[in-house]
This record gives sequence, C-alpha cells and structure tokens, in this order.
Amino acid sequence: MPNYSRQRESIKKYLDSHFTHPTAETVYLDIKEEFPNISLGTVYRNLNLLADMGEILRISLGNGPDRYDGRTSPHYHFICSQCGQVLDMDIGPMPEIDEAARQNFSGVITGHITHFFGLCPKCNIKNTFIRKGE
Amino acid sequence: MPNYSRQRESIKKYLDSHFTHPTAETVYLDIKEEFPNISLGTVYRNLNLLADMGEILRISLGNGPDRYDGRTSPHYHFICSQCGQVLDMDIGPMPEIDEAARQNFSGVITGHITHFFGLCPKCNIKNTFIRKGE
DNA sequence: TGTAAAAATAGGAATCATTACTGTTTATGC
DNA sequence: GCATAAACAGTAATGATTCCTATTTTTACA
Repeated sequence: MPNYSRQRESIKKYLDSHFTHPTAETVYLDIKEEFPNISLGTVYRNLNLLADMGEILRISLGNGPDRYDGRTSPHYHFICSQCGQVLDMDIGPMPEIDEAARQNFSGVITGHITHFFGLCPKCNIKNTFIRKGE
Repeated sequence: MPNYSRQRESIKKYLDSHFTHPTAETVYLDIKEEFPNISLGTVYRNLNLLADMGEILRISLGNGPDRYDGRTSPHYHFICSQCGQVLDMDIGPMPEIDEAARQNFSGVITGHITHFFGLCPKCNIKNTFIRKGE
C-alpha cells in the first residue's frame, strides 16, 4: 500500500476538476504552480500509480503522448481530427461489440477499447462559417 | 508520385506474405537478409509511404511500437493480454458503433478504431492445460 | 514527541520508438 | 548518356517515458 503524498493528492484533485484529458506534461506544468519543485518523473510515477489503483484512467491515443482522465467509470472517447481535442462520449458501455467479436473466435474476449474520430462540435461549427464565407 | 525502389517493393512483399503484424524493427531485421545495408530509417520511411498510399495499414496499440499489416481491407484486431500477439478478427465492419456514438453528439463522427483484448486461442488452450496440471 | 525504517521526492541520465538531416547512390525522362 | 529528382545509408536528434540515486517525507511505535 502506498504512503500518502501531497503531490499525488494534488494530481488526483487536478484530474478530478479538469475534464480536458491532459497529458503528463500539462499536469506537470499546472501542478508546478502549487509545487514549484515537482519533477516530471514524479508526475509520471503518480499517474501510473493512480491508474494502477483504478483511481484514474490512462487514454492511449495512437500517436502523441498519453492522456489522463479523472472519470473512472467506463466510457468512450472522441478525438477531433481537426483540433486534436479529446472529449468524453455520452454513451454507455457496448458489450454487444465484444459479443460480435466472439463469433468465429476460439480464444477469450475480455473487452475492447474504442476511440471515435471526426469533427468536434466547435470545429464543425467553425468549418460551417468558413464555408459560408467562401 | 514516388519513384520505384527495390527496398520498398521488398517491404510491401514482406507484409503481403507475413500475417504476424510485425513492428518496423522486425521488418528491418528480416529485410536485412535481402538488403544487408538497408537502414532502419528507410524501413520507417517506406512503411509511412505505403501507409499513406493506402497499400498497408498501421496499427497503433496503446504501448509498444506500432505494427504493420499488408491486409488493407478494413478489419479489427485482437491483442492477446498474455503473449502480446496481434490477430486479425474474422468480423466485418460495424457501422452501428458509429451510429450509437452519433446519439447525443453534435459534432461529426467519421469513424472509430476498436481493438479487442483477451486470450488468444493458443494461450487459452495453454492455460487450460496448466490449470489441469495443478 | 523523537527516532528508525519505509516510501516518495527532485533532478538528471538512460531508454525506446520514431523522425530529421546529410552526403551519396539510384531511378527516370529526354 | 546525362541531368534532375527521388531514395538511400548512416547517423544525429527528438519526444515520451522510465530508471537511478542521493535526499526528504511519511509512518509507526517506543
């Protein structure tokens, strides 16, 4: 069982109050306001610890740094192809995806990860205005 | 339009005849038998080129190096939690996943990536034998 | 409370995957 | 053939993350 650490508590609080799916680097820079001497390694170590304890989620997108999420209830993510923003999706788990995968598969399917792509609401509106202006 | 290159042709052929979803490193080491002086950078550049041209697929798992696939028709992948092997899934596209995501979402959903996790057929059988032996 | 042991830290070096750079070689079009 | 463009090998550089070590914090309990 890990000991208490002020740095870890601060990181947890940060993720619980920010819904931007920040990278380790972003967490590091923001937490630095409170702990000017905190090191990036400490941020990584605590993000890993919290994720291992199930208190936060790690979101690995194909490219770029991992992102972290204080919302631990299972949910899907959307990545905007235009601005790169990561959004929480407002839909529940879809066990039927695993069910479909079990057809014709002789191993065991325990779960899946799914990320959605497209245009986020903001970029979608922005594009509409730009097209009107042409 | 790119010029012809023997190295790129060899990489393409390699992926068309191996269904192991190799990493760039694996491709590099195997292609080296034919081109002893080929450099890892050349392998990466050609894998990127081929992927951009739609002749191969890049598979980004959350951790570890990317993998490449000569099968370009859209399909899903399975990653064994025990041995790490990547397998092609024998199921067609599931547009209904995108359909579900479009509920309550005011942006545009253009697609999704889904990876399945669990035990591959081999590890599943292996585990059964081990449990029997206990 | 004071102190010893265990855990966490800061700071920096090391690692892994990938891309960028540079001078040389290969392919293409005339 | 020869000029130009593309690709190459070799290597340096980058970005994300982990690892290492000496120091500081936390905890337990005397």
